[in-house]
Amino acid sequence: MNDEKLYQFNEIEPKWQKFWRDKRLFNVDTRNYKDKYYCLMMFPYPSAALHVGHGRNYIIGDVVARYKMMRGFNVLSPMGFDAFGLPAENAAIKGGMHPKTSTLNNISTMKRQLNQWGVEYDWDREVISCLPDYYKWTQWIFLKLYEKGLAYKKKAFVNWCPSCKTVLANEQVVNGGCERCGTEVTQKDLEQWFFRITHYAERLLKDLNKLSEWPERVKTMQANWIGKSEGVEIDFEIEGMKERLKCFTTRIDTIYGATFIALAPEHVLADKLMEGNKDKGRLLEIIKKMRDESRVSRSQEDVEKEGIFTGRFVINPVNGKKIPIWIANYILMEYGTGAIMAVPAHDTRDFEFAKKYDLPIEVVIDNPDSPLKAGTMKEAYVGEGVMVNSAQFNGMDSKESVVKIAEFFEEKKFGKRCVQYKLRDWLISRQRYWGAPIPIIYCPKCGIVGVPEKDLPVLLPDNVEFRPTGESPLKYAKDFVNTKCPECKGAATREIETMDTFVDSSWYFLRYITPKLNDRPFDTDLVNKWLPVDQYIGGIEHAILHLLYSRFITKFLHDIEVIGFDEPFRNLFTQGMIIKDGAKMSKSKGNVVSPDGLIKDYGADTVRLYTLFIGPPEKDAEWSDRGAEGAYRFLGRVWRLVEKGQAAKFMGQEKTNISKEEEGLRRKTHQTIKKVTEDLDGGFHFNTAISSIMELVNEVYDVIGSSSRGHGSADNSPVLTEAVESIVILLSPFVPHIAEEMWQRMGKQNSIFKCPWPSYEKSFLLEKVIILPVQVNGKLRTRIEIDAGIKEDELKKIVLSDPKVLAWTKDKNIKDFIIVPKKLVNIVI
RNA sequence: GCCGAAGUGGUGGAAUGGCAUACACGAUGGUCUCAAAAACCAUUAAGCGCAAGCUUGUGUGGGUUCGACUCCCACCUUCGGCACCA
Repeated sequence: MNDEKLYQFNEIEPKWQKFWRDKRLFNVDTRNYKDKYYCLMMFPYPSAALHVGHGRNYIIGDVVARYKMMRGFNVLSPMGFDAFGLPAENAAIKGGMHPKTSTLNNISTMKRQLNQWGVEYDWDREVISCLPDYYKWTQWIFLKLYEKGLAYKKKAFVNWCPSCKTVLANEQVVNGGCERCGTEVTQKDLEQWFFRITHYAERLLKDLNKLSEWPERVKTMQANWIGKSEGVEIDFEIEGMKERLKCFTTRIDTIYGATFIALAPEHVLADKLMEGNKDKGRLLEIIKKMRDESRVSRSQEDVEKEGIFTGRFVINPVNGKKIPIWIANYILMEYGTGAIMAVPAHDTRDFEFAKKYDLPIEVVIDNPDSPLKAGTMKEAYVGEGVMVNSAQFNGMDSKESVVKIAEFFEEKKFGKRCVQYKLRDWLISRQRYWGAPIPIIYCPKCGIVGVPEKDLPVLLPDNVEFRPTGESPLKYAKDFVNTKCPECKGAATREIETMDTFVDSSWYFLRYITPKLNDRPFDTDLVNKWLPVDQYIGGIEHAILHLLYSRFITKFLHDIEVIGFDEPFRNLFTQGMIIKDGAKMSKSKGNVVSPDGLIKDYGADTVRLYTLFIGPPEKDAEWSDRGAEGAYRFLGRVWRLVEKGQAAKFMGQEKTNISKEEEGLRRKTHQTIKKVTEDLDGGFHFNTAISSIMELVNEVYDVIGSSSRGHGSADNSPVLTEAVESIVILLSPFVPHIAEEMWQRMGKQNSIFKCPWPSYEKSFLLEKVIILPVQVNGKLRTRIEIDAGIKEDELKKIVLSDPKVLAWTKDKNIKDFIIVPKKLVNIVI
């Protein structure tokens, strides 16, 4: 990098950053909600330093906010910090600072970085989730859920990360490992707090349809995660026992082919079924082994199917046949009823199991394309077909029989239709220090008591030793633990566990509207005016976690009537990652690109422009420092255009007639305004918007270049003025500092962001003479210059008399002559 | 295995039925300079040709169409999500 700069970005950028802040350009009075536009970026965890990959999120958001501002919206763009969490605590354990200190330090570093990017927010609304004025209301939400029976405590096998020494929600287990550190997750039998998100499963699924402006893949991922299945719960009679056995199936059409029943090893009836069995002792031993093994390895693939016969049978209600009951390791207790009817002929897993243990296979749905024979089947036939061996349903289409047999079951009271979801309740307690305390008190007399609202917040004590013991460190903070029961005033103890940080982040977008309120979490009326969020921007990694939790909490707050909407984010944009050397940027890989050096060498506007130009923002993109230099060169080119032209020189006089060249430039200017506007309104097509501005800049240079060679006089031309002004305005959301500087140098008074976005004139877009491609049999052969308004028969005459066309068409029979108006012609011979 | 996204020059990408490779990066040659940097100009998909030009070309194979990167069918590869969910 040479010392000579293409322009003085190091002076320009801080100057305008200060100017925008002094003018309070991004500060909003939320009481004024006319033409409101709520633009929100996912608030970050305060880590030590940001890299250019993080920058993409904030830069995109800043472009949207500035653009909407210029379109006349009252834009709210706030920022905050998701400040509770493990990394700060882990650092403290290693002997560093208190998590609170390091977190607040990191926040100020991040704010400095955001500032130097020229990314502006309404900082008066800053929300920091680890501060008591915020987590007081996180606790309040917990208590509301508790009041409604939607927060509850239960003993259960839960996911445990041995490295983080805490439990994890199902959503936080990725490929059997901890979402944060990757350590293989084990199971622990613990009493834990859950939020009853399953209560909202149907609405969370159904309302995805309302989210027309969300990326399809995010909605698909959520729908798969919720995992709805409709089927029938069959109520089986167990031979010789008064207990009944319930099995859930989505394939009731295969009921006549059920040849065994399989139970999860954890099933409540598993032990009881063995009673009276000679082999009881040995069998119970095997079941116990299955339970232990399956819990550890169930997340791993290709576990060999194992099972044992219990000696008992159920009666198939449709035909009275006895069906043996097995216990099998491939049945999950958590899903359905923990028991299935197994149909080996039509289910891959049951087929595998039946083959291993030599259980009968009975075909009840025939493949219309190639008839099935139970004895020779190599794999289960899972498709649709014609019903066979199914009594009165024979000959029926299997799809139709799903409905018919379900109706038959309900009529005969053999079972009932029901719906199952894969979604499980959200485990929210954590055995770690740096989180919001769960506002619960245990009283020996009154039991579990919620902390009264007037006693909130339950403050997280500062002086705590962070021993990673697997139990919350708060256990050793005696002053914290020992308290009085709010009901009987007797001695009592506090809940020592803290909340999952995803609880903190599931409602922060509501707090920004009235961030300073201390008697309520937010002002209902104003929140109802400003939300749902008009544009939410963040990473795809939150497709399920944060976005599902936020939707759940929003629906809950809607149901208790403290907000009037039940979906938080109207538009969602998920940006792609920035990759370096083929991998995600990370310290351990040593491929982190820091913005600091780049900003020092080229300025923030260059980093912004390149980040936006690198490719479609929803896709991953490979970072190249060379590419960033190209963006810098472009800004230099624009700068010289304004400076060399002495800016004011472009403020030309009205001219009555303009040259052909100027007319072309004017057309290009208006086409560019159209293109950029459509690219920003129709999606986030920053890369193509920028390239079209580059084209306009190139054209201006062409026009200036040719006029200086004496071919015309574009200097002092209003057309040129318009072109240059348009370039500056169209660029301003992307590169705000240089645009603001050029704007002022062009003699403008107000901030460029107070200036209305330009509009284009339709009549200027049209060309009088066009160059029309001519194809022969679909192959391009020549181009002909014609008048735009030419009539079809005249065009045909011109085309067919063209010598190049004649070379291809002579001696040939012309079958067809296709004219696509103003686009092309195709001659078929 | 299931669901989803994608596959275009040396590279990032553009074009969603009508001129494939816009815009940029890189490369090569040139102008300016004592020199360098910057800037500017030219060339840059492949093959054939002195040239005009011709042929081929958007993962593979088919199809629809006057015309296909774009639509349909089958397949291959890569990435992401889910995964013994009954």
